[in-house]
Amino acid sequence: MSAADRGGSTGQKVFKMSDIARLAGVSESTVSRALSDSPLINNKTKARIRDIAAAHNYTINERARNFRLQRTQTIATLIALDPETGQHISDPFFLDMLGAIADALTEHGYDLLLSQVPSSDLSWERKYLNANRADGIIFIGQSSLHDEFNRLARRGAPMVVWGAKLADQTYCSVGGDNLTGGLKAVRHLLNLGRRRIVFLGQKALPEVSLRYEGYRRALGEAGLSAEPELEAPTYFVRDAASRAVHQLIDAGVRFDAIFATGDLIAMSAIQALNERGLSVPDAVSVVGYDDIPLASQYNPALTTIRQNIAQGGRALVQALLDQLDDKRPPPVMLPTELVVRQSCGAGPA
Amino acid sequence: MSAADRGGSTGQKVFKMSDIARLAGVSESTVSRALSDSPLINNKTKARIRDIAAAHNYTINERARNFRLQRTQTIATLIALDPETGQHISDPFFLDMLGAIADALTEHGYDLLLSQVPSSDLSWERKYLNANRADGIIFIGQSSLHDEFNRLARRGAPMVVWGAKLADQTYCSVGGDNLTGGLKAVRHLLNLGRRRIVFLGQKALPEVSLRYEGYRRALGEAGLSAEPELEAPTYFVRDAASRAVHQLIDAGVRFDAIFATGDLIAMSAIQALNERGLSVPDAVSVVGYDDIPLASQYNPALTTIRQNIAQGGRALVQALLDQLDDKRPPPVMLPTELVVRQSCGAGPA
DNA sequence: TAGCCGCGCGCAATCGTTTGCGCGGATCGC
DNA sequence: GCGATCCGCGCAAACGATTGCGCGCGGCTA
Repeated sequence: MSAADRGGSTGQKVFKMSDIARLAGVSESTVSRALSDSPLINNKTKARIRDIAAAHNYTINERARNFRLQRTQTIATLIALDPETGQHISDPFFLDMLGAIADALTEHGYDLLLSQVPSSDLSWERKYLNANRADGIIFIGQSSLHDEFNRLARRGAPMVVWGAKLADQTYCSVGGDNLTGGLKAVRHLLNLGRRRIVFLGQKALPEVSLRYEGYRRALGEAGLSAEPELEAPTYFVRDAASRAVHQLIDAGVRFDAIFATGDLIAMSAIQALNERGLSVPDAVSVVGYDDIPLASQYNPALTTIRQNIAQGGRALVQALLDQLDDKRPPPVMLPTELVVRQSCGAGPA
Repeated sequence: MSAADRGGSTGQKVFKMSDIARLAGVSESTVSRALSDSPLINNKTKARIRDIAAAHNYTINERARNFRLQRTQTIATLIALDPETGQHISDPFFLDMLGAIADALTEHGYDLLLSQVPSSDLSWERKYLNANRADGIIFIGQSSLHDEFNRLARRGAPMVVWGAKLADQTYCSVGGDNLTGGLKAVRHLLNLGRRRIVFLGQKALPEVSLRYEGYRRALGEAGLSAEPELEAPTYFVRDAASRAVHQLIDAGVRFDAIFATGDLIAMSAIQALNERGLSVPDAVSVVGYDDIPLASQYNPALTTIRQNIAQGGRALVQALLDQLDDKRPPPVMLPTELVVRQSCGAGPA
């Protein structure tokens, strides 16, 4: 749409402030001040100008306004793609999270600029902040970018990351409380009388490693310790969980429960157990993680750990806006909640 | 971030064009022309200016540029929320679609402005086009907005909608070829020897209604006709599919296959069948729709209809950009593909 | 040597809005 | 009745880029 087309394409002239000024018989300054409710303008004048603006369906040109004010009122949300596959990090709730972020930003008068970025392209600061496209950045997908995030944060770029809170972290992150999540899941299994609990997940991932720590502590509370043979490293990929469970059984490892660090691999695990004649939850209790929409409809319905995604979105936005106000917000960990369903049963008879 | 903070927050001055001009000993005009490779500038001058710009990590201020050029280079992508629940329309692939749109827009030099909008708020034109936030709008989620879309399109607003192509449609839509999808699914079941095929889905939804038309035609090709008792209206909500299947069985309806208009309800249906002692695919063949990630990992793995989401995103963007070029692109229907897996088996023995 | 042409570059206006400053008139106090 | 005050509003300069027009200078032809 070229300049001449603006509004032309919709068949109606788009008014600018000077048009309103002319119609009201005042200067642009007065219109500007009237519309922003400045005390410098007489109330009657304000009312008149507002009426005229409303009558002509006037909408302020946000881009011009933001340009003059030297701000963008825009936050870039960058979704990191997995360097190998080029796929999204497979968190099942990204769309909900995006929605929550969008709502929170709208609430604060910000726009959301969305982009998918391969982890290999690190020129975010140039492209979004220096190019004045956005005032700050929300990263979704921590993956292997920890060091790069640290660098960027040290240079003072306003940013926040959805992910785990790591040890040597200079940037602000918001994420679930993975440690407590693991703790709650495993405590629940222990309360049911389970004693030999498989940890199904890939500890190399920051978030999973924290869930493992929760697993370890819960066992410790019950006077047990984590046994290496009960660890089944599994990425969140197709079939891997199933294979891992088969291997455990083939190796003759005894176990009466599985803590799966994701709902999808929990489901794969349940299938694998069924294939080997082990029923869930009678023979083996299973707990998942994330509470994806399908979890409650699965058979058996999945006991799982739920994170409050809407709250996460709001927290991300709040943390970022705080930084724009020159505050230094601390990392946020969102409460996690155990959702009890059939897949862990009432414990062994 | 206030004006003074720009770059200040990252501890380094952000150069503007006048800085580069001063450093190079030329005017801003020359810098502008050099960076945009104008033939008016001597090649040596160009090279020198570019070197200086690169050396100082200069990035053009996109907002200022777009402002001067009277364009936004931004497309608004609006996700409609369900009017009742306030939830997303439950298409499982929205995130992938968004990613595809983002990529396609980036490829064309456009930014993506994302917003969630309740179906009750219809002031899109004001908020996005008139406010000069975006040059055009991509709507995701057709739901009940058909009439409103028609109105907007008639006023010439550049827009495109992800959804079905409906009869009295003045706007441009892009969507899967639901009729052919239904046709392929049901033809496959018929080829397996199935004859009494349940249609599981809610025909009131535009897309589902087209899948039903495909169902009807495929039956017609085989000399059969659609029987009312084999229709099980089901929204894409929890448990509804399961209930519907139980009701069919309770009512004594005979059937040997189910065409489910979504993978999730296909899975619910399979569970319900299992609960009643009917095995899939031995007793009943099931075909789903969408090929969600879980479909291939389900037990039994789901035969389903796949749509090329990446292609859909590109088509949406292309259709919109065509409109910005004053073209009137026709609605697009994407090819659908049958993915054969275990859940429909090899037919009755 | 004079006239012309064209290359390479600078001047200044412009996009739509905000805001510091100044100015005219009404009001108030004494 | 006169100076000080204040209210309400307009003037004009910004924000950072683009671009039509004009100008000077060097090389060419006649």
